[in-house]
Amino acid sequence: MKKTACAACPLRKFEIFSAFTEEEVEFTQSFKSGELQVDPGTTLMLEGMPSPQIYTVLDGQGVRYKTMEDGSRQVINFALPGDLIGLHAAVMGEMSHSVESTSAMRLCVFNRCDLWRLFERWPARAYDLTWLSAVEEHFLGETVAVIGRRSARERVAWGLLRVYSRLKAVGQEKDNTVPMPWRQQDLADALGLSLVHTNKTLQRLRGEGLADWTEGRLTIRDPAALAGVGHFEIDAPVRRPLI
Amino acid sequence: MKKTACAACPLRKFEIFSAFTEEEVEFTQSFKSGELQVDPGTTLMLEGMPSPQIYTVLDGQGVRYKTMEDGSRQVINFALPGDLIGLHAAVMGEMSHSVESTSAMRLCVFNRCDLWRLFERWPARAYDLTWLSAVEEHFLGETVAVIGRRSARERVAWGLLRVYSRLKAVGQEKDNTVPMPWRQQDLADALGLSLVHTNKTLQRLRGEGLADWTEGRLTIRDPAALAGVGHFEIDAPVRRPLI
DNA sequence: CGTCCGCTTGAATAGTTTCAATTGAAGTGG
DNA sequence: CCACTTCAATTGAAACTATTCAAGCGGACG
Repeated sequence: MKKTACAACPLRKFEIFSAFTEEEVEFTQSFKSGELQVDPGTTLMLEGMPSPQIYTVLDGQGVRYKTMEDGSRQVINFALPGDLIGLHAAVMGEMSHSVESTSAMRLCVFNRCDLWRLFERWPARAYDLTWLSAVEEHFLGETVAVIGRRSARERVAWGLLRVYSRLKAVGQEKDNTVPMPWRQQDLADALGLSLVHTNKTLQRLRGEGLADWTEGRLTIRDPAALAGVGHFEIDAPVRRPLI
Repeated sequence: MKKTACAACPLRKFEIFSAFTEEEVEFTQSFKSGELQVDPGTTLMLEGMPSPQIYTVLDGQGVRYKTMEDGSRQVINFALPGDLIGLHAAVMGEMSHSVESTSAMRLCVFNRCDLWRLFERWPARAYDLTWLSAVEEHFLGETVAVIGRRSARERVAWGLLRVYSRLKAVGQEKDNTVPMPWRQQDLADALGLSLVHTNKTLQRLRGEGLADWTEGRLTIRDPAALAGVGHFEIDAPVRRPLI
């Protein structure tokens, strides 16, 4: 992402994400209310429900999804380290989707009530929050474009690539491999595809040596080659934990 | 949307969107830098570009879209009165999509640099901004679910209904009719459908008396009946102009 | 040992896209 | 004032992509 700053105003500072000052650290310590450890398969948030708490993901992975009347599911996106969970409920009063852990997760817990305190006392952190929300919006826009206009092959390539590059950005990559603890059904639900077709597409990509997702681990030897499937950019803006 | 408030903290105030105090009005006047009037077909923001300005839509309609390498287009959503344009560029440094007016539009203009001033001086307005961003995220999530999991008929019904209810919420509805100054291609691009199929689906809905979109005007006699096509809710949270 | 769950496979079906061509309205220039 | 162009909406038919249905396989677990 190119950086374009307004030289005269402090906005520039926040594009670079300055380190925390001592004073800030002290305050944010008081803001953080605890840590939470959950098992795989735990429902963290439920669509339509309020939530007294907000989490940031410190470790582990999950899915955000909406359930349709007919029982089918649409995965909105994946919850990875650095993500914020529950901002919707905090800001709008209720969650617009459910969130479930798919691996063991470690979460940083905030009280919703403290959110206002943050806005009042730490405009810089409030700004970070808005930034995070804007980045999320950016990704969702991309998702809409991919699901709306891409072929199955391109969608799968994009989905794998996005998971890979986001996890790589938070240091989870090793030997071109990242942990990807989901079922093929989860990916299918994320891409708006059927399970069967997703399976066949994954196999084709695997056969071509572009991406190998087996046993909960995704290996991409040549990300650029996989990106070539749909001329994708490999530029996942990193989401950084709020505190 | 159900309201759930945290009784002990001032957050509740912002769920209801309190009226502006005199002091606030005075400040926001200084924040607002002008008004802009544009013709139909004007490109307001370009994907990948920074923008020194942020707009809120006071009047008129536009589309936000992404262009793919092959020249096809995905409309991310529509820009209606109350919407914020350019927050992405302001917060992230560049736009993630383009924005174009499809009717004459009147816009309220802010300088990007002032954004920081707002966060620092008016936490309540900064909070509004985050709220707006969260609402946008909410809608995009819904869009993902619709495009990913719904049939063409349901998508079209949903698209029409959403435009209708959002415009109704801002007082643009009269005799069950709202202005909808787009081409069928725009709707097709928004729903991830081909033009031909969108056309045929629109005709079917028209024939069934569920929705009539002709000559830039959309008439829905019985919104509930149209919503029945896909068991949709008719609950568009209203976006309110920031200032 | 039997059951459950996720992955895999093949075949039939259906929904949607693509291609190709027509119409009508609106705008342009001679 | 009339060809000529352009653009959006419309229509029919063919081609294709992705879904659905149905069944089998292997590992994990009680």
